Amino acid sequence: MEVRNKLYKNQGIHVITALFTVEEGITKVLLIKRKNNPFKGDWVLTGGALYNNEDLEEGAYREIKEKTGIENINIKQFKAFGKVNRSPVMRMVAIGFIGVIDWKSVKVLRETKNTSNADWFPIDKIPPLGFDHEEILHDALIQLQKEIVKSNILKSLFPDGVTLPELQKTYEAILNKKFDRRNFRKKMLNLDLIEDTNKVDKFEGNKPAKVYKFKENIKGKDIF
Amino acid sequence: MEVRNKLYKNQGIHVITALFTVEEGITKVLLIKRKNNPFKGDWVLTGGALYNNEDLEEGAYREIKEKTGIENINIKQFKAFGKVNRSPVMRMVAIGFIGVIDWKSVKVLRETKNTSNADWFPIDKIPPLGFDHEEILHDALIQLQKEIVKSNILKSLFPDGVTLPELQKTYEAILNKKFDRRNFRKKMLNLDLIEDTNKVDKFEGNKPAKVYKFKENIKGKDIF
DNA sequence: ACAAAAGTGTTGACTTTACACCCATGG
DNA sequence: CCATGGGTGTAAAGTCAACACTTTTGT
Repeated sequence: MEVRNKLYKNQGIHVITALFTVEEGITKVLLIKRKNNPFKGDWVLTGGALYNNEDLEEGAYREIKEKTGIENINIKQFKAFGKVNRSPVMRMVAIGFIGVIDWKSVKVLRETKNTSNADWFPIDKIPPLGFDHEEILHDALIQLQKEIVKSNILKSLFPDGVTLPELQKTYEAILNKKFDRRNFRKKMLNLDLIEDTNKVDKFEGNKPAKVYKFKENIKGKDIF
Repeated sequence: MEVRNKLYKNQGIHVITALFTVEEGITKVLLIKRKNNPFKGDWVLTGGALYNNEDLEEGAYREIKEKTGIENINIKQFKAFGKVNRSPVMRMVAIGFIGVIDWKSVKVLRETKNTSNADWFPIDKIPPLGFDHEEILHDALIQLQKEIVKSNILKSLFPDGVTLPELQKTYEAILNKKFDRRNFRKKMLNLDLIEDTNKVDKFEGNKPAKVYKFKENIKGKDIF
């Protein structure tokens, strides 16, 4: 259908993903530099316009792949952003996603026709962002903090499994808190997010540590 | 801007609210009957097209007021729905909200130019719905169940405060579970959602019960 | 005085927190 | 053999689930 009514003609949808990683105990987010107007030269989160022939998640995946070359990650929709003037060009509503990825597995951050650069930024050193992406990133980080205690969203950070000391350092980075080693272990195993493998690996010390992996299906715990 | 590219021209945004109430221990949702195509004659959730001059929440409020006459409620955005063919007319993405309202305070369910009827339906007796509103309602109910244990979303159900037996019956209706009276009381007061008033009121028995009210600002409890 | 619902407290099971010592390995 | 981080147990405090009797009021 061709829209005539000025009240709601010329609307569009953005799919925007805050892609996080944790590197050496530092939480980082992937930003790309815009090559075109609006916000030419500004850093923004990964994303762009949704196509008519794709579902929301598909669009987000496509944008991630187009702008960064990254494939095969899990993302989770968390909120829509729709302030009237969030885009200077036309009325756009953004559907926000979060995703987590192992920075070691990202080989290529592509130069594409829409982006001139892409890089990981520590979340406490974020440059000014275009559109309303500072707001989206802020909410995305809060959502990430909620997700990691009730889902396997961190699974993709550790494709080969993870040791508990390594996992603890990751949680401490994302939640910005320190934990007791013994209690963290008990809590993690109790949350039912991870399970033992028979492997061991070395993290920071010389003593090999047991390797765990995130479960496929998580059943959250209820308050009532 | 006028959109030319066929990949993303003619898109639009719906704002859809699942408006709940609890009446006599039965959880109900407000449905309206469509007067026009598409889905003429079908029941749907409250909502419609977002205008260019309003934020998402404003649009949801306007639709609620236009279609039902209801004003002054709290709503909360919970999820976006964007399957390619969710609207047969053109590409529409729906932003879903939930809201709760005291059925006693709804005097008029209006006949408007777009709706021929509106009524509360028990959630286990929902007729076939137009668009993807069955999916939206399903997710909305799950969200409502999560919200009531961590926010004051039920506040608007009880504008004059609520007794604990009444509140318990409400929780049991929404969560579809029974609770022990003493433990429910302890849990509720511990969740820090409600506070004592000095009033008493009668609910089902002859003995007056203490009246509580929902707090304005809720600080949720953390798992870590 | 009786019926009907409101209010209240305790115990045992479990969970959470705080805390300190030994272990395995590489150099 | 020593330095580094990995692994483990316990006791005290707090939380949660199960359970029964007394109180208030209307009729």
